[in-house]
Amino acid sequence: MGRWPGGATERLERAALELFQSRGFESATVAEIAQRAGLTERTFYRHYADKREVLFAGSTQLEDLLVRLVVEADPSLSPIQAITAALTGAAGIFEGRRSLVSQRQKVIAANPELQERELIKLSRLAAALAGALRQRGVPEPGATLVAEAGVAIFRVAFDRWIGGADQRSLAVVITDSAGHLRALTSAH
Amino acid sequence: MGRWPGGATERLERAALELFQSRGFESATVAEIAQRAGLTERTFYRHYADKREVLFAGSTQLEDLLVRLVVEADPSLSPIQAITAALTGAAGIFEGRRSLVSQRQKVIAANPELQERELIKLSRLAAALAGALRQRGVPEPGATLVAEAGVAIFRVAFDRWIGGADQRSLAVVITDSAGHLRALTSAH
DNA sequence: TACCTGATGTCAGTTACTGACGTAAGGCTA
DNA sequence: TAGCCTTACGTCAGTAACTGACATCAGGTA
Repeated sequence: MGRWPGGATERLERAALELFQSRGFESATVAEIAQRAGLTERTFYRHYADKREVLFAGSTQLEDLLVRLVVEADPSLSPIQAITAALTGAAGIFEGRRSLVSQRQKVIAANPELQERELIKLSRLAAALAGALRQRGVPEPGATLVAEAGVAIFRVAFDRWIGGADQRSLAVVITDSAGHLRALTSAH
Repeated sequence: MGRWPGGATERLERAALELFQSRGFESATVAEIAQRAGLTERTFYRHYADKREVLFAGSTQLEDLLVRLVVEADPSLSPIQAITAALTGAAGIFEGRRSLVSQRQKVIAANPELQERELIKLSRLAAALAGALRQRGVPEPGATLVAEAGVAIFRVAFDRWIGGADQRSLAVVITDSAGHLRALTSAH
């Protein structure tokens, strides 16, 4: 082990979540988060662009995985099938840590600034998925519309899975939500 | 005329837009905006909750109008028809000042913080429209889905109208976008 | 005339965020 | 092994967003 014990980002993210839960996002200061992680405020900003970003570190990882799954999905799948397959395939990222994810969502739900950040992350995710669909040969505006629908499916499923009323796995809830949307949009 | 010349908010909004255009949102300070409007920084914050909000003052007005139009729409109209009618009915708010609205959108497009604010405004607009639809007797999750679709229709139409390639009135472009979405979702 | 209200100014303070510079461990190369 | 470079961090000073407390003053009201 070197001079600096590793896992700085893990410590920062854990400290931030704990403080945001106990004192609220606004009243917890970046200096306190850093101190709890055994670091300084300046170092916090070397790991995260701003105070909110510490809660969204995993979003790029999720986006990269989803894009890869869409691009590599079976070419015979329709656009919405490819998106749904990617969503269920990526569900494993959350599957094992539902408690942690739920705590994070509660913190976000309690603060408008964090909701803004989450919305723009989802917006960029939709744009990336649309790009992946175009890579499969799906033309606009269909690519964007299906990508937006995919994000909507994910949001609905994620909320139900977090809510706890639905005891099934996230992947199953996603499949279920996709079926609901299909039923609603294919009405004559 | 009293001690304080009226129209403080108009002056602040004009000054903010001018400064954001010429120097960018980030490098323009609130103190400068206030000074250009003949006021102080503290007074700026008595009119707007934060620096971004000065560009979104009209959003509550639009939301209130749209909700009213949805609630008061002909009871025989389907949910999507009621939403579309409300959107075309509210288009007049923008119709007369396309240049100003276009400038505002360019400023927003150039800054991620402003995009975040716009996304949460649209998200709240969708929630308000869903509430208006429920008031018409539309059950969930249909109310939310149609409201989200309505916002999507508006966004697409607004962008095209702002873009200038489409010379028709905003109301007509909205009707056109609604038709496109209907065609895409009713495919068998 | 005295009081009250509403919009503003003044001022001090906290906190998010940034740039510049210093420091120490570990690895690499001559 | 000595020198060097990179990497991760600390220190410090500074800007600007935002807030609370208090003062001011015109106009309306009792």
